[in-house]
Amino acid sequence: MTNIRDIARISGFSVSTVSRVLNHKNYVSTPVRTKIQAVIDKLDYVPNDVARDLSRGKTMTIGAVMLNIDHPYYTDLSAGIMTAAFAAGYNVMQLPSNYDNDQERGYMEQLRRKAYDALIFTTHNIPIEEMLTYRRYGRIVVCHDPGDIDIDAAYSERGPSYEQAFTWIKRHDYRRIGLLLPRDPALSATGAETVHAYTKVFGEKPNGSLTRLGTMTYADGYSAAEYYVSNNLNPDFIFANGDDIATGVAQYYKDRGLPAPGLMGQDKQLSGQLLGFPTIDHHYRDVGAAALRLATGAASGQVGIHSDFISRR
Amino acid sequence: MTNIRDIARISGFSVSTVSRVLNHKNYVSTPVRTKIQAVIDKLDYVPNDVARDLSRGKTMTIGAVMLNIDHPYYTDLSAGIMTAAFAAGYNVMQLPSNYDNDQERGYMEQLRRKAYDALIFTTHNIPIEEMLTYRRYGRIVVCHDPGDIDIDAAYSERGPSYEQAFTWIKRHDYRRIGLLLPRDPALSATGAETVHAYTKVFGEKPNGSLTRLGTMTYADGYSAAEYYVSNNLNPDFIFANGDDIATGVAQYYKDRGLPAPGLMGQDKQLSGQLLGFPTIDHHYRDVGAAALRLATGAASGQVGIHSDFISRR
DNA sequence: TTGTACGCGTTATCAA
DNA sequence: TTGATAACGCGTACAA
Repeated sequence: MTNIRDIARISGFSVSTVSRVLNHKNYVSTPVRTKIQAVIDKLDYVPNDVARDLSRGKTMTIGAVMLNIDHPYYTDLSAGIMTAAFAAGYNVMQLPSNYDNDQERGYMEQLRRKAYDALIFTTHNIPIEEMLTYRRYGRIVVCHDPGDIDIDAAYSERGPSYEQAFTWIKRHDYRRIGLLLPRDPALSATGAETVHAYTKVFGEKPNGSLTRLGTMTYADGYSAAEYYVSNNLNPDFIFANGDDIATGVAQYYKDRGLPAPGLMGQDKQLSGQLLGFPTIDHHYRDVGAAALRLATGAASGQVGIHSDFISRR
Repeated sequence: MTNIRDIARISGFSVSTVSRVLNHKNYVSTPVRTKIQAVIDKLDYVPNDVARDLSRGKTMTIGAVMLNIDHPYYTDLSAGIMTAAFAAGYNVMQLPSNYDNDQERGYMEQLRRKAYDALIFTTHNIPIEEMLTYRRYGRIVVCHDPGDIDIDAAYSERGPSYEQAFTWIKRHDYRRIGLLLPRDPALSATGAETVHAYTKVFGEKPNGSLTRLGTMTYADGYSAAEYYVSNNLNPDFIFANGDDIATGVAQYYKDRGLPAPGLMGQDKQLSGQLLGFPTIDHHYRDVGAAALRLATGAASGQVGIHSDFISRR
């Protein structure tokens, strides 16, 4: 493995001059540059990136903690992060979470060990307070609304589009609204925002018996519909936390030959387009891009990205 | 930034002993270990990963070159790579291709500069011959059948399931078969395998006028159907290179109020399940996992993963 | 404009 | 069982 010292020795100049040639900066006379470059070319030499990182004290790498599941939140967010990272000259290390808090803590330890310049948490497991103690080792960005806590954050601001959505539902005279939420509203901002917007629009809290938690997939939507039907709950509208999930609902009714209630999804997926029900585009790509800019230090603070209600009319 | 020398100095032992404590190996007496560990804990010291990588001459990082698009080939492949990497203690750097060969070459240069221990190409742009010249810098794995070329490869072996698929189509008495292919069969193995299986089963080459190239999305399927209809080509069956694409086909016929031809997709997507047509599962997760094992050196050679025809009956 | 020498932080070899 | 020191390669004050 030929190194910079070899080039210096063979070309007859010093390592610093060689370094200057490599990095195209400072003063190197043309003849010297030519000679050194000739040796570099001849020996087919390239500098070692790891040594460079060590010397510079910077890796130009951002770690992105995420679940490895095929869901628009992750795929779009990831795409946004990658695109922005490439544009900014950064590399992205995908760090799988597997729903394991200790694993995510391990990534903060890696940040501390200088493996990354910054960390983006697209998951929402580790308490922010715990993250704050690691901020001295590098930037940490979360992808949900951190409330009053002072940490860099990029997230989808769902409130306004949720209000539009529920207003649309109300205007169409639906009243028994089934809500499918990803997690308990007490624990999840998304769920809380949904409930808040519902309450604001309808003037009352959502019907508890019509609210289902933990729906993430098509199959979950299918089960939720089964639940509604077998318990004679008869919602006249179902607001799901995803088009695929809403599609699962529709399929159950179809399979049973029952008239389906009104449906609305989220995330602007193909399935929603096919079935033609309204949806909400949360612009996760933009969220990801914003998160990356926070991670590199190109921006700071809290960046809320507005989502759009799409009535599909 | 406290380093190993600080710990050595303050604890009163040498850096090598401290290193041994850190790495839990070789002989360190219990009292010495305890003392050194106390200093480590007190100063809240952790070793620097970059320095470690430099010293060891290894990064435990695999670069994965891929397109950043929401397609099961990439999402499943990526998931397989990530899962296997985590299990093997490797990190994965996502390297976006953007359809740009020079960019992909850049990643081979990074391999040469020791940024990664190995590279996985999930794309199929750079000629393998060119890759061979970089193999002296680290393992390079491709995700398609490399034919006679001796390079590590993990890929989906589509031939047998394609034959099953066409046999199924033939048995159902379809004869005017429209083929939707991702790329020109002359350039793409997938396309070539499709044509080969078709020819073997039907005893003749596919009808050129019924073959459409470059279909990648739902919208492409929609346009293909439009093409068939507006040119009065009347295929009685359409074999698409993806369930979403086949769904686009179906939607066009539906929108026009026309009877749809028979349909078959690939990749076992939700859309195909909804519409109930047959599909082929290429097991891209397994392909990704195999690719990673090749990249780490846990395996070598060419690994073909068999795909499964799913009739959905 | 060029060179010297040290710092970056760790691992590994070999001697003691 | 412990220690001294040489790698690992590169960047960069500072001197010349």
